[in-house]
Amino acid sequence: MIAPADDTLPTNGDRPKSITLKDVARLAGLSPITVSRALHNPRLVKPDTIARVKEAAAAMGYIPNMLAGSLTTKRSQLIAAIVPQLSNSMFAETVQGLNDELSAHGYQLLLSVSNYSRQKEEDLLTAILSRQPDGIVLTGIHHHPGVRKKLLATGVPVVEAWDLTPSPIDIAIGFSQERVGEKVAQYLLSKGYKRFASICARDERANRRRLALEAELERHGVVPVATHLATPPTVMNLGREGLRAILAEGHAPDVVVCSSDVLAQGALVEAQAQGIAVPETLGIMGFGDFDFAAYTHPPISSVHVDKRAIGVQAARALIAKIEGEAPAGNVVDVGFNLVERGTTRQIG
Amino acid sequence: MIAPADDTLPTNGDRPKSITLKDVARLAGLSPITVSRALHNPRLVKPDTIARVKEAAAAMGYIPNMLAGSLTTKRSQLIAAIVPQLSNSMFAETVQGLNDELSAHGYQLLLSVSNYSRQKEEDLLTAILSRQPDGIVLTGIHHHPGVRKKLLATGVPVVEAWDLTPSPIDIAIGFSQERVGEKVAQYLLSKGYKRFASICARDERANRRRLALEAELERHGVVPVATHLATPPTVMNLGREGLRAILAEGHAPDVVVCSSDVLAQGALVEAQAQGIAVPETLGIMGFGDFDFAAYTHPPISSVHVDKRAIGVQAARALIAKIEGEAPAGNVVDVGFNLVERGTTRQIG
DNA sequence: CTGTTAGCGCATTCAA
DNA sequence: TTGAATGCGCTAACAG
Repeated sequence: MIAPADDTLPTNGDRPKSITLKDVARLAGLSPITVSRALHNPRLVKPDTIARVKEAAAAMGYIPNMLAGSLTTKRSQLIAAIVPQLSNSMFAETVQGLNDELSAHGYQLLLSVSNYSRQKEEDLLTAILSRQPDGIVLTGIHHHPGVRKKLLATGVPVVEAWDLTPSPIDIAIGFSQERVGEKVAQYLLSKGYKRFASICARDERANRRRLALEAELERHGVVPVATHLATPPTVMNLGREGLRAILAEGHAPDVVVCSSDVLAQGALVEAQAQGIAVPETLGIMGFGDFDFAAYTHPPISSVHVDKRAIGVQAARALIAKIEGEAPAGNVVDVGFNLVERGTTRQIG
Repeated sequence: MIAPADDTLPTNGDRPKSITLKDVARLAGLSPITVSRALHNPRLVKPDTIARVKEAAAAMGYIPNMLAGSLTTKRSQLIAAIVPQLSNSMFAETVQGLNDELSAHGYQLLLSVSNYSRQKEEDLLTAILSRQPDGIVLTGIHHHPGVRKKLLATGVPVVEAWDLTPSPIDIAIGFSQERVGEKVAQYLLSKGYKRFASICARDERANRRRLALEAELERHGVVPVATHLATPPTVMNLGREGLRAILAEGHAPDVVVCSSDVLAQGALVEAQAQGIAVPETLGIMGFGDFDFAAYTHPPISSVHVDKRAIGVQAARALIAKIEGEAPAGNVVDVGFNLVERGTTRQIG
């Protein structure tokens, strides 16, 4: 006889009954709370007893149920992070750094990907909060209005990463996108470039860099000739297409600023395919200082950011806050460095 | 007066009291269970009541506590994954695919990084199991003995990704490392290469590909001239160093097989720095078909694997199993393709 | 040092 | 269609 399909999903009732603290306690001839203490607070328990408990726990293959534990302690040892994208992006390294540092301190990482959508970010946040994380890492400082509200209502420690703001939800760790734009503008102007084009991902931070660059150009009386927007995921071919489109529209930039080294490599490939000399006829500027940037021909001038450090510092800041340490400032600037390489002119 | 520092961590008691089902029920003038049903099982509740509940929940900013929910339902909507590495690796794409598919089905991802250590993998697994995940994704098929034991004891659905085996713990989704090694050997032999060197990450799967390659060579009476092992993280520079070391030891390979395109690009850079003609004097073979591989000079011959699909399929297989669908086979071969490009000779 | 009691927030089971 | 009682597995608080 087949059971009618209800609303209810199968409960995996075929899984082995799980072994609980009570079971271990019984085997060890102790009370459950003593077992709990032996496992998590050994100094409160006689060494002798600890040994007995450990033996019993090992014998039964006991695995604590953290859901139950967290329900009473109000601490989940969970940190949630939302990044816009993982593959082909700068964020994988940040996530790795975050995870490494969390892991070293006994925390685990709940990871979500927003796909550059604020709405998705907010939806994810709701789901995340229901798991009672001890801390949250968001990417960027611009969010759906509900995000800030919910976060403040729950009071979870929050790091906004990859950007700076004077008024973070809680803590901000990153660098100023605007200053990157300005510095890049100043650098390229100093090299004599005059006709600026951009290939920019449809990404909030990338766009702010671009706008700051354009503002700085304007201050020097220079008007950008063309902008091409590329929809993430940021694969190299978008850089090729971007440059091709700009040229096809009849623009003749003498430098193209890309929001990622990945796009810059694409632009470089396209320039070479069209027989355009880089950096003589066309300069190319990247961003992110990816591993490969130093090894293309010519190597890509870029902006270096310590992507991993952002993750590590985010973890540290959250853990410090969770564990009640004195806050060490709620805005951390990790800075950036302009890296001059072969895709921009070496002349002064 | 300052409280003495105990064992106990601060309990974040300063956080706002959280709003529970009971609070919402009180406001709506209903019982908690009705509120629960209105939220999760609306067909059991009068539309009118649902509206009242939703209004009350929204008004109070209610966020369900999933820890409590999962404690009774025995379902966590959580899938855990352990990958060897995230940055500079093939796994970021798999994780992205996994996450996208999980997210679309209401699951969340708990991510851990083993750093290529079996011991770490096993430690992570213990921590993971304590969160009662509905499913687990491991990388590879070779684990610490405790891993299989624990997994079988708990009975969680498990996918072993990026490899194949006739005897998976539960489900395997990947491709045969051995067949990759053989195919690469056959291909390079067919191109007339005779003196084989390897630059191989200290990674179990990479090594199995290498060993299979060498076995195949041996079957054709060819003995490899040199092997260089590189400790992850697999950054490009390790490829440069690898080739430099091989040449410095006096070997004169006519082809070097790399366990990743990242290493291959490094080897390519080093070869060019030393004025060695690629592919005429030295062939270079990569693995992974990374985005950049098609755009180096010359472009890197590689082995294409659908990294993202592995993640997507892992998610699907787990969800199907969790939700009680009929299993569609517990070993899925996603295959691979050899991609011939400019770093290997075009002659037959 | 160890145990008892109680409750975390929710959903299952049974009853109305 | 709604509600009451109960327990998931664990630990905080308070004994002893």
